[in-house]
Amino acid sequence: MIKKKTKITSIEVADLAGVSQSTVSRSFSPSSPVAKKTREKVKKIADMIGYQPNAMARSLITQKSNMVGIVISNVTTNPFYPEVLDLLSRKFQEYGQKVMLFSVHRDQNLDDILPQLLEYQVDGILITATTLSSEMAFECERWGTPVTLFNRYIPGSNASWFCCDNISGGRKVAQLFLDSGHKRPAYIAGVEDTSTSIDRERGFLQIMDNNGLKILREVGNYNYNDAYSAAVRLVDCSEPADAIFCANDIMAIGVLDAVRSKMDMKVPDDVSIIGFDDIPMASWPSFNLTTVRQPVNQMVDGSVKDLISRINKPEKPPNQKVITGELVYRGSARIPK
Amino acid sequence: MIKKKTKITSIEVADLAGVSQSTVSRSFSPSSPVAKKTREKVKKIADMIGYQPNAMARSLITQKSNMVGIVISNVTTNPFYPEVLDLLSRKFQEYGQKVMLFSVHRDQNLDDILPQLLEYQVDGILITATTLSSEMAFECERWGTPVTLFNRYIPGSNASWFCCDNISGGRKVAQLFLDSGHKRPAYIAGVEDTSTSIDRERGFLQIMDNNGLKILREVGNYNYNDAYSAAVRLVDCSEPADAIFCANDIMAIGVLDAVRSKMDMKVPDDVSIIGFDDIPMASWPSFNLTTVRQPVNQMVDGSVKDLISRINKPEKPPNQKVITGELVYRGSARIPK
DNA sequence: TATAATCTTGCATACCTATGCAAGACTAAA
DNA sequence: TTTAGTCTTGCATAGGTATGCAAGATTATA
Repeated sequence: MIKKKTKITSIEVADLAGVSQSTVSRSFSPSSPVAKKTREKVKKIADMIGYQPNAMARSLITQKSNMVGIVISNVTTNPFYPEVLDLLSRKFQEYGQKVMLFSVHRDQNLDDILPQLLEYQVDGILITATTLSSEMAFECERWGTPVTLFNRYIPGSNASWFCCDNISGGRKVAQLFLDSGHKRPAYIAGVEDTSTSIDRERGFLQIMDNNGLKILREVGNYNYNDAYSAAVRLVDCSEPADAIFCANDIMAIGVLDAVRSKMDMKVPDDVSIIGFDDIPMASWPSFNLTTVRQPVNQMVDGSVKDLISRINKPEKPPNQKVITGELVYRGSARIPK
Repeated sequence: MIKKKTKITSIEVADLAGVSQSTVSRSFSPSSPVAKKTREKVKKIADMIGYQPNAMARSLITQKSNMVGIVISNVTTNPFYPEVLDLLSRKFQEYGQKVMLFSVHRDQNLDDILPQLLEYQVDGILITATTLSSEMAFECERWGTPVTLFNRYIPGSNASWFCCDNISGGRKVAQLFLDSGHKRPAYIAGVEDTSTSIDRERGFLQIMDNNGLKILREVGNYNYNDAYSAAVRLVDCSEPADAIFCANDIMAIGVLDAVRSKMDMKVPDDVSIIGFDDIPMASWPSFNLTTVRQPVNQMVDGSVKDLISRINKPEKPPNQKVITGELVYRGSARIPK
């Protein structure tokens, strides 16, 4: 087998084509002026000996890496995020940006991740399902690297963010529960200190408060098992909940399972259950889950476009948008009248 | 706000610290000889003005990017792959390798992806859930970039691969069906031309053949919906299947839903269902799916270690391993006796 | 104190490409 | 044929770091 110990450079192509290295370089840049014949010849030779420009060297010159960093967590625990990741990475691809991925634990500190991204000169950073410290936000700003948050926000910083309107989502759920005559609403929180869980609860609580209803409360940490046990507690007691709002779909599914299989109750006759996200599973016949749909496409579109545009025009101010999600009516919650 | 138009370089640190650029460079390389005091001073100043080495420039010199490419598909359609991705990316992290991610469609050609990876000088490439053309395999070889396949193989090439033993998995399922007295076995294939689906079928068929049983056959394309319809066809007929082996768990779940909700049959009394993968959902109470567990950890461990070691010693021959997966007995298939 | 041995440091260069500038080649117009 | 104008091309340099080599600084030994 042919083993090159050293990579093929533009200089070798130049020598073989009888042109200068500059011309080779220009041949690979569509907008640079090169005679058509020359370009063809160069390309042909490059192809023949397997030459490709070295993106590292190019980045060094152009001061653009054409890489963005994506930091994500919960990829395995919430099916919502694989979808987000897939959409994001495809979208960045369309814009010619490569993706450097960091999959982190929810509670993992980003303080050792971001420096790695900055070291690699990523043009921008997109953070999903985690938040970053204000020191790190400052660090990115100092480097002039734009940061966009997906489904999180940091009030003080000048990062962009694109969130689902969690508060209004919570309100909608509460309203539906009220309209269909429920009397003992419950909320199962996700991870306590996440803005998503807090905001969904806030909206839910607001409406319930306005209507003089107290809510039961449990914590499900955004996972199936914790929600499963929480459901048992909510339902297996003297005054059981008749309507349970879960901060995400996976928990809602856990609750469904618990309520139906373990407690042998009927949904939605005995208890209504509503989730949040609208993951693909929510529409499966066995769950048929009523839920608040996150406007994923808009959020992905918005955040990618935002980051790209701020990469191109660093002086652009950050975007901070909240996008409304709609309630998807399925079979797990009673419908008014 | 402080806006640097130009990045901070080691030279600036050197000037401020009153040392040479070399010394700054060495201060950031733990193994290089620098006086302790000097190193501390340099680090302090670097910290103060926000200097970090430029990985691009470093890669140019060292001929190592410390980046690996991961190509993956099915991230959204099969919960098995988000887990794989998460584990892989974490493992590479441990070894100090950054991950450049490409999420592709199953039928998407890698011919335009791999050049991008090579352009960025990735030290190695890991491909999951897709296969690559032999031209591309050759291209990588020519570049001296090692390639490892996860759950795919290419007989002719000198890529490494780590697969679950799909054939033996199929055999085990067949044997269980036989042992528990099933007479009309069926197979629901994944995507027809994937080695995983082909091999699982082959093993299954072998045993059934040896025992003189014919199998019914449908195609589910590795997704919930197609499997759902396939199940209906298999069961809603004059001679319905009494045992269905699905090429992955998601399809098995679709079959479960179809059989139970739509056809109103009992599992496993009327029909046994077995999947493949053992995704987290398989153990949920509502599914309780008997399945063949893919030895994910071993496969991830093996493939990452393989790639790393071939990055470090390019002359190393490729590893090609098939790892046995065990049958996990749950409630969706009858048990012998 | 002198000498050898070990530490530290700086100099110079290499890694590979993109691009401003100016010169050369070519075309069109007169 | 001459001249002005447009295309193409090459030269030289920059981008930021790592590292071999040799010199200078420091320590240990006698």
